[in-house]
Amino acid sequence: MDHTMRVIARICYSHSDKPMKTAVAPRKSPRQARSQATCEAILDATARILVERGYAATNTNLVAERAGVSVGSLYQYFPNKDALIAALHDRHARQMNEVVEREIMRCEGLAFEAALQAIISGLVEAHRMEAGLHRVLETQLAGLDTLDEHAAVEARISSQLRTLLSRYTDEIRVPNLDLAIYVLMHSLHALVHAVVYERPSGVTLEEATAEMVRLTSLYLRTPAT
Amino acid sequence: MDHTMRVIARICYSHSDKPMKTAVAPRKSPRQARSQATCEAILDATARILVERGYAATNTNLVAERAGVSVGSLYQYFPNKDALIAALHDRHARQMNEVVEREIMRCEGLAFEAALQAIISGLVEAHRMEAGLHRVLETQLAGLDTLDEHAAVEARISSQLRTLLSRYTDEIRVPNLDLAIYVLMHSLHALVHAVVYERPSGVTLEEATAEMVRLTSLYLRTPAT
Amino acid sequence: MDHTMRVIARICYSHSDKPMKTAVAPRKSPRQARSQATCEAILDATARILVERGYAATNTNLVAERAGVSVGSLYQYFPNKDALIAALHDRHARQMNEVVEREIMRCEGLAFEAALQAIISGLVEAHRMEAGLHRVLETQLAGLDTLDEHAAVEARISSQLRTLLSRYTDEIRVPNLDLAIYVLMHSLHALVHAVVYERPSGVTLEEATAEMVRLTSLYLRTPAT
Amino acid sequence: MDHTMRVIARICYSHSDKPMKTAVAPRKSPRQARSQATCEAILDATARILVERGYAATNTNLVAERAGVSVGSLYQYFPNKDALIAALHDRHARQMNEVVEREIMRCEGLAFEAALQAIISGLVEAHRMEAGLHRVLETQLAGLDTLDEHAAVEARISSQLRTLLSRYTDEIRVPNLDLAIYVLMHSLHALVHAVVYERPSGVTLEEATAEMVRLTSLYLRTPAT
DNA sequence: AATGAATGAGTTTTCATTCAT
DNA sequence: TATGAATGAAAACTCATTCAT
Repeated sequence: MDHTMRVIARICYSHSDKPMKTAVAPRKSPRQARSQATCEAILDATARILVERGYAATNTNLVAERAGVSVGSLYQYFPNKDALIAALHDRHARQMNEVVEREIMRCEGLAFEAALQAIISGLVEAHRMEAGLHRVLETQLAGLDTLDEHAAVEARISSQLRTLLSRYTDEIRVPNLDLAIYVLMHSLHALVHAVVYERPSGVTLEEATAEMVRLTSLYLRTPAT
Repeated sequence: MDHTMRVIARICYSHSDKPMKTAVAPRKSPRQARSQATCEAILDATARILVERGYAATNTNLVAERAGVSVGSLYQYFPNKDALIAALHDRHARQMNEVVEREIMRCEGLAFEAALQAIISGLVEAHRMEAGLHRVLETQLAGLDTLDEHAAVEARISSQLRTLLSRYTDEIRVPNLDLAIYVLMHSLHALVHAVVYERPSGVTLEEATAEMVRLTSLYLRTPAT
Repeated sequence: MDHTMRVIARICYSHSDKPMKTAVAPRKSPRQARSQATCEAILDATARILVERGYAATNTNLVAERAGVSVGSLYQYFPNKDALIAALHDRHARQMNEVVEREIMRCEGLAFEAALQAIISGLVEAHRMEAGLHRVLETQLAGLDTLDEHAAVEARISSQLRTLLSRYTDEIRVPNLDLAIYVLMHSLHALVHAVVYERPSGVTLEEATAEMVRLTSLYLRTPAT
Repeated sequence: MDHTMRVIARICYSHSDKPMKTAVAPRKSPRQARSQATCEAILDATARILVERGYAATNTNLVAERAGVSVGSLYQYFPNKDALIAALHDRHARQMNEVVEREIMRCEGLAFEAALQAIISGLVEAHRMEAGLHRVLETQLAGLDTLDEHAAVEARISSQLRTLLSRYTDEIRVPNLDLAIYVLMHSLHALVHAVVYERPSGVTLEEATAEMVRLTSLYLRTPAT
């Protein structure tokens, strides 16, 4: 997989396993209702605490307490603290993926500018869902061991985006498409974050989105001199 | 201070106190030479360990040992662990600031494109200086309590950049300069990081820098339609 | 019961209850076939894990899983972990007892030396049966609460051995028979273990057994000077 | 090293490092008085608890408390629980070694029987020093990782004993000396333990020792028929 | 009876910080 | 001032045991 492409995934900071598992399954067991709920409760509590207090101050005892279960139970579902965080990563990534994919689907047939508008709005929406959590996951957990997991999802997203852009080859005039995608992924990722997490008071969400579209459109359409 | 502006500082991820104090002064005593050296040695050790082992594995006892002083001494210079990290933040920010400011100085009289090239190269160079440290500081220590300190330096940098751009008002055609600066700061910050810390194999530093210049130039020069 | 005699039992390191109960009975219910099998399965699993991983790493959940039953079931058969271990002790002791007793039976009518040879070979065989388990039970579980249980079985074995030796009073010249039995029990116990569990490379099982017979015979036959 | 020989060491169940280190040194530090005392206090507490409650119930918090230090201190001297136990092993082995070696020294020039008497008494004395501790160390801690450490000391002791016996080649008539040493080591080890730790009421220490001498002497002096 | 999810006290270990020397 | 041994609160993780289904 091309590194240039891989980086596209960063836009959603998605982590998850190859065929998009439906959930981080507890050790074994077939059709538990209680279990699934407990598992979710633990992840919810983890997310809440992570947002409130940051990674360093997030400890498994507290998570269990907030989730309304015992530490023992927590460790029945997640073999250790890192696995807990990783599972949260996964769940969050899956949720964002769904939003983004749905948005890309809906772009079918739109004009270039409109498609850009749609996808960028989609990204903004996806980030607004669980803004705080996304922030913490990204800033404080960069170096866990996510690098491997990343690769797989990145492949999905990057190919989707490349597909999206390939619908509009007539309008795109960049000298080097791979390089352009690499540049855009990083720019947009940062901008979406900025817009969602620390938009200055004088700027509306719409203005900011429009400006991102302008930047992207300009960059892709203008031929090199 | 305008939030839009403030954000410019993010480019260098600079942290430091209002009037750029020369150093985080040890508790009292004014004129010791030993102290200054000890203080630096401690910060150096902190930086080294932070890079080698990450924040979680960085502890004060280890820092003291590596710095060749006793823990007791460490606590004579820095009241607690957070202050130690903050001081390292400061020192690093100051160093980057110097590089950036020097670069901006040297742009005087250059043509627009050349000036952009110079400043972007300067940013890249600044980030290459202590890449590993910068990375750790940014990814693992985002949410300490830096937010306040940020503000001050940000003011300096953002005003400098605004000054820089104001030399070229003839060439700049953006509808909203504040918004444009906001957008550029975030884009460039992300791109500089990407280029320095995870450039894909097929892309040279020069290509990437040139592409950033192209993006910036395009964005600033093209009037809205 | 004489302590001197009691100690004879150590030869087989046997533990079990007074009148040789047939099994540690599950809490209630008399005539289930399933139960008996389950009970055995649990003991088998316990033995296997004990040998593979040692006492410290042997836990009831794992035992249940390996036995193919639920923890709940395990606790239906054994009120707690110690009871489980004790039951295994018992079963193992009973099995070794059977081997030893059978061997003693078969000695009837043999000449002294031949009888010694037979009984010592019998002990070696008994220890070879479940060598690993025997080892763990002896080394890692010495001080549970076995001391009491010991007494009873010891009585049986020691009296049997005394009976055996009493067939050959003509040949035995020891000044103090009780003391001699005490000495032999400990010597032979240690030697059988050594021979079975850590025989040096240059020594065959036959040689070692012959040497034990020589030692025993010498010791019992030579009158004090 | 010959396995037959190696086994001689079992008599004292000695563990320790190659050149008989003077003490399990704390992490570094040169001339601490407080430290050495603390270290000893911790080992003493460990020994006491080990004897009172067995290995399973010995935990580091309790050890620290009984030693009158904090858990932190304990971990400053011993990196983990196993190291603590190992250090106790070492200290104990060293102490026993000293007793045994001293005794062997004193045998110089004695007649065979008298020498046997002396060395066996020495072993008994060595075991009486810290009987309870020796018992626990041997029975409950067989499988830690002592096997390696054993080898070294074993070499010392076994060679000493072989030297001792070699003084009396005229009197020794065994067909295979290595085998005989192997047999004697195990027998005596077990007997010394028995005599020290569970001597039956009717037997005095002197009687038992005399009987061990008789056994040994008989065994070594009688030629094979 | 059987099940296995849930419990939580208990264990090991870490590390920021203090303070006697 | 410098030192570094000592501290102990806090965190990660285990496992014997219970109990609702």
